[in-house]
Amino acid sequence: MDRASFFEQVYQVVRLIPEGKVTSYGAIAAYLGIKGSSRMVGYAMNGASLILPQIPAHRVVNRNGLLTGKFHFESPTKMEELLAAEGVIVKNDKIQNFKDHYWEPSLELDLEK
DNA sequence: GCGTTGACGAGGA
DNA sequence: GTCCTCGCCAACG
Repeated sequence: MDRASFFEQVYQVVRLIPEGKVTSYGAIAAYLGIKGSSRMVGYAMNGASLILPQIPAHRVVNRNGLLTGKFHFESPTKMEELLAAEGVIVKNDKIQNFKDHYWEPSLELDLEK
């Protein structure tokens, strides 16, 4: 709990996102109880590529379903490719049918931290 | 210890 | 519908 830094908590939640599903930074923030600080979630993902096990950060987008963090990946197109490979349609850097692929942590997971 | 930063979100114009 | 402003708070220099 307390030993796990804020970043680590974010990483764990992101890893729980099932394939073909996406969620928003705000949803993760809300799950961690920092709803107002959704920016912290994105900020935490800043070094996600450096963390192991590798984090499916491509399944995390902003509330618009826009691939805001694509430029933080190995390459700007990697995020889109990963999503497409999981059945998530991405067009113009934006997830189509976002609501259909949306996945909320607090909705699927039980708060038994 | 202080100021800036930031892969966001919500509200107002 | 779009564009702008404010707030949120941990991490970094």
